[in-house]
Amino acid sequence: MNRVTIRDVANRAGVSQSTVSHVLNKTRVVEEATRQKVLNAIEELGYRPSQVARSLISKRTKTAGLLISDVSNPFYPDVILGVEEIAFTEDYSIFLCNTNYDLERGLKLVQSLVDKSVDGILFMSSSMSLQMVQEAVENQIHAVVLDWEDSNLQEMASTITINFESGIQQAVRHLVEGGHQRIAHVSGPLSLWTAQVRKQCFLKALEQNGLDPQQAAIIEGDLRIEGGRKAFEQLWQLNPRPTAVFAANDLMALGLVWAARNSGLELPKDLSVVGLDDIDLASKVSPSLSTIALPRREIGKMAMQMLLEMIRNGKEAAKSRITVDTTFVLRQSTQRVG
Amino acid sequence: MNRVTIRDVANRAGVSQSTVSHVLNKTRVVEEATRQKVLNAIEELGYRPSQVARSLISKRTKTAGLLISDVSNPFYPDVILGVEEIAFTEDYSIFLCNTNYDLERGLKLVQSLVDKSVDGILFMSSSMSLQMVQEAVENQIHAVVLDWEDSNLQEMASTITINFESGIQQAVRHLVEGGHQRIAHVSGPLSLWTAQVRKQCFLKALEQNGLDPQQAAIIEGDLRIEGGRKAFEQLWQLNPRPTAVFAANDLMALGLVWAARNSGLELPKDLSVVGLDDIDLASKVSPSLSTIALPRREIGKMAMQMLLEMIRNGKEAAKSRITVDTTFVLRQSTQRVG
DNA sequence: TTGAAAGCGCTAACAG
DNA sequence: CTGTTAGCGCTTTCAA
Repeated sequence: MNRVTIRDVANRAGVSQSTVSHVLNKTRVVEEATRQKVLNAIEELGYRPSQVARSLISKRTKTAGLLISDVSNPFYPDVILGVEEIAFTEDYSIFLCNTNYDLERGLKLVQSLVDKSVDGILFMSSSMSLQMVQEAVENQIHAVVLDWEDSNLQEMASTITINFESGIQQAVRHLVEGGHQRIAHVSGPLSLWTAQVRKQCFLKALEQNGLDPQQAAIIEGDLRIEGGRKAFEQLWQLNPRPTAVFAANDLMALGLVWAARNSGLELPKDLSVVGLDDIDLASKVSPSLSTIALPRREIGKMAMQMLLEMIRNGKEAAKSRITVDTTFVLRQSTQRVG
Repeated sequence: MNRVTIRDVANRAGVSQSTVSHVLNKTRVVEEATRQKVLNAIEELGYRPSQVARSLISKRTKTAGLLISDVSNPFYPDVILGVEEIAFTEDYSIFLCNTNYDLERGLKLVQSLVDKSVDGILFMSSSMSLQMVQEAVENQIHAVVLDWEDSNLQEMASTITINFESGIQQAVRHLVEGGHQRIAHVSGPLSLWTAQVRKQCFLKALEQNGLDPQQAAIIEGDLRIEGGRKAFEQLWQLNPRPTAVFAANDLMALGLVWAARNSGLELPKDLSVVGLDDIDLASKVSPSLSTIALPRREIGKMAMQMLLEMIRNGKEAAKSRITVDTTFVLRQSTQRVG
């Protein structure tokens, strides 16, 4: 009733453990007859090699950690699927960890992953600290970081940078060409690096399109539907009112849309709204949401590929840098002003 | 530059490995002075015990697998958060596995988890097979199964059963009392156990409320938004048309709502819609969705608690059974007929 | 109060 | 072509 070990197999087949091991790993030539005996013994006993024992020797666990902010943010599921798609092909398993936007919790999760000797960690939480990455790297664990930058990061991890500028630029141009002069922004929590970046890109885009960034209303939201709702309340009290809003993510954009409609507005006639992420829902709701798309599933796939690459290359692995572009997707939530 | 081992600590502190081990695990009394020497050495070397080596001896990995259908189904995120909430307190890490509703893939994932010696597996994919659970249990891995039944399951796993009857009953009564006589059902794929159960509960509820189950239109959907859309097209061609629809999950209900609105209907005036799951979105969209709620996060927490309990009790652990109730939540997508 | 040594299940020299 | 043996990093008897 106890675990079947390689020893049991060896005994049963009447060979040595090393022979069994070599049959298993095809790591040296074994006479066909012997091989068959071993294979039979394995079959009969239902033997399964212990990955734990293997890991102790090989220093590889075939596991990776995926650190995200919060699974219930619809940005993540597609990323996760992308990661898993690649992981599955290499028999890697993924530890999912939600930081809940909490730096301290994030660090604890990383430490736990380190203790479990994951082969690598994908840092995709928007609450990031250098310490987390250090914790991993110091313990010889490879790291891939999404959408975060730090001058010290370069030598430690591979990175995927999202080029928000392209998509935001397109969105703002679209609005301005549609006659919008007062475009507000609902940002994410400005303590987050990514929220800062999106905001800066937005301001820059305004400027490039002939509007005064100083005049733009900026409201800080929480990246959730509720934040969009609240932002609408505030926006609607402004004087003059904005005719268009760019929300830092789709959830807030949707919150805004629904709050606006509850207040009796007709969208997009009375207000144009642009989101960011292009979550599934964006194309499904009505009016469908104009948004800035980024290839979430691809990001997941690339991240896992980069990680596997680093794992394959071992300690000396070169750190790679990838930038992904964003693009504006025109749907029904925006229209010409007036 | 290599991993710091317990040996290094022992040498540095001038004691034996076993002393270090005992200090670490408080597993026997150590003189305070010695203890300090050890603690200092650990500190100085930055020693972290290898969980892998520990696991090899203890037969525990402090990891569990969570098998779900598809993270992008909004039913799951809250469940995951519940699972993680409990897991985190005990330093357990969770392998997230998406079956993509594919039995074969599901089995492979389970095998991979078995090979990695997880301490337990939470089966929460709606595509289930007895074989998956067997695979785990035969390898001494504890199992908790959500919303699935099989006569052979009883002795193998703990189970959480969802009592759909209560909520569906309430929903149907609400509709019937509102004057609805023709209530259609958009089911999940009828190959899924849970889809069958929901459908049966619905038919039973019709009967108990004086309607003829034979007359009810049943349309098979895919549990996704798109399925709801398509179902609407079909429903609208029926003659006579239904005045209300009960969709097997919220995603399809939303798809239905949006498709109906695109076709120029006013909801809930022209059609009442009830969903199931009470996903976050249900209360946020407009009109907000009447639905049948189930405590997703609680389910996640309970499942993980049951698993930990089984792990603590070892091989002989009793299998527990829990049933959770569902309740109808009245919102804006339903109203009296006419 | 502490240390020596065996062994968890496996891989990988080293010998034959 | 195959077996013996020494570990991987830790826990845990058994002795002292």
